[in-house]
Amino acid sequence: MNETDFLKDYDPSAFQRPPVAVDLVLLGIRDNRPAVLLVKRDQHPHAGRWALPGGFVGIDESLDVAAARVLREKTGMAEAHLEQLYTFGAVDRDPRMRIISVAYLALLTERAFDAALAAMPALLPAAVHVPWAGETGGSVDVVAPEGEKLTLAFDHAAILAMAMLRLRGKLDYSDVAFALLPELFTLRQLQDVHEAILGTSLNKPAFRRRQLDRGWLVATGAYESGAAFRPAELYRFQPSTAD
Amino acid sequence: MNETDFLKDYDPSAFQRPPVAVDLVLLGIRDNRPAVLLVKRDQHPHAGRWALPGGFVGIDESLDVAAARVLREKTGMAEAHLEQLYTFGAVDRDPRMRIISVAYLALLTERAFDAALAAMPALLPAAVHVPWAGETGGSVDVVAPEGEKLTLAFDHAAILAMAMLRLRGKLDYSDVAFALLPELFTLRQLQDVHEAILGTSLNKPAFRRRQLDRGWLVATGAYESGAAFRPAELYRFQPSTAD
DNA sequence: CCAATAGTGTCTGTCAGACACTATCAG
DNA sequence: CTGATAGTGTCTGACAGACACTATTGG
Repeated sequence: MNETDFLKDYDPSAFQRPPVAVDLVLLGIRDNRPAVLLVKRDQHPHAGRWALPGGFVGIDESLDVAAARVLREKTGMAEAHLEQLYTFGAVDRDPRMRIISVAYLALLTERAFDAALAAMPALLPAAVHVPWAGETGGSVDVVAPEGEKLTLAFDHAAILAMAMLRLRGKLDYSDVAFALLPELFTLRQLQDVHEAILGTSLNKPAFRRRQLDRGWLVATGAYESGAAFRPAELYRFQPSTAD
Repeated sequence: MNETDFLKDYDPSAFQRPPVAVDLVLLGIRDNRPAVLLVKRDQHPHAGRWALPGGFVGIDESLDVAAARVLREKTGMAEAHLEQLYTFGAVDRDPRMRIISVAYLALLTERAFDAALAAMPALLPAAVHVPWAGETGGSVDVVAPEGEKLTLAFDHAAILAMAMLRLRGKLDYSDVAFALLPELFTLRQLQDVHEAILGTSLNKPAFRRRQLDRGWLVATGAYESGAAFRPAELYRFQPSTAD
């Protein structure tokens, strides 16, 4: 038995322990573009820069619970689609000390996004531009409402880039898109969300066929109102029972 | 500024810090079946049970470096395909104390798998049976060489299940399969790896077409030897330059 | 020659993209 | 009626599955 085994079994407290935090990518769709909610750092390091909201994980708190708590504290929101993204553990990612961060992706409907902004006015809704096509991966641009391109604090740009990559990858085989839509939505809205995330335009008949064949959509018989043209039917998302 | 913000910015040491470990899913293909290397626990809790090899993350060690170190310590191996899988952070996942574990997937060629077994005879090569089809997800069965079905320690069964799910999901859009094959291999061997991971049999002409069209394979002009029938051509994996 | 596997040609069904068409609203 | 968008019918090309066929080895 080597030293590591010994310590693992007998005395893990002999190790110096880095603190563990969760950081949240609060993502929504605004004006048919992905948008993220940021907090301004008022302390060093990176004072004045924008960052992902985060918080430390309590000793009696699971990672998922910590992420839900941070969501609550930073947005005033009770619930949202939350999923673990990746754990960032470079030694120097925070210049103050070694901090391990478990990144979570939080998906907000447009309504929830706006409610968070209203509840926490210090949050900045920044647009996310994804320059790469498909699932190539790469860095993304974060643009403030005034049009200013932002440099995020720490490695948060990499976290955000991974969030966008994950979202694109999961879009057509999972139900993540529905987490970004209200309960009732039109097929056009669903297509708009897909197009915003993918950064491409999609073929309308093909998109409708695929979505309807999937069996996740329930036609409500109700129609949108207020449009100056033919109103679209409203659908509801129903997770398939077989899946 | 709320308390969490305050602590994050000024005094993270005020938090009790759970230790962070890495656990490795050492995966290879044996007899056209996925197999995993396990270590036997000789201490409580779960004494006598088989577990994934792991170790604590040092304060000056990134997660990736810690995973590579554990790979080295537990298998004697210098290199393997290593990728972060998921971070498991339930409060009671270890009954002794709260430990957060960052799981890594390590892919070994058959040769590397056998070399690890030779270097570390305490390792157990267990077969992994994946009862679910497609990418449904679910639990997997771990079977010792003698045929005994094993119950893994801690939440390691869930970690292994996630590893198999991830591997299936990445199989046809990434190059993970090549991490399980030697440098030179036949198309039949590549298909065998795919079939072992997917748990299904694949159509030969279609598989060959797709793989060759991908542009990742380079025909060497050399052929396997020793077979009592027509020898197959040997190919080499070449990551695409455009990707 | 035979047995066994490597490797290929070709048909067919499925499905996504493209395009044009019809349907339905406000005004 | 027009303008705008919802929603559909249909063609076509790409491609995966299936099957049968040829090729090449050892014996």
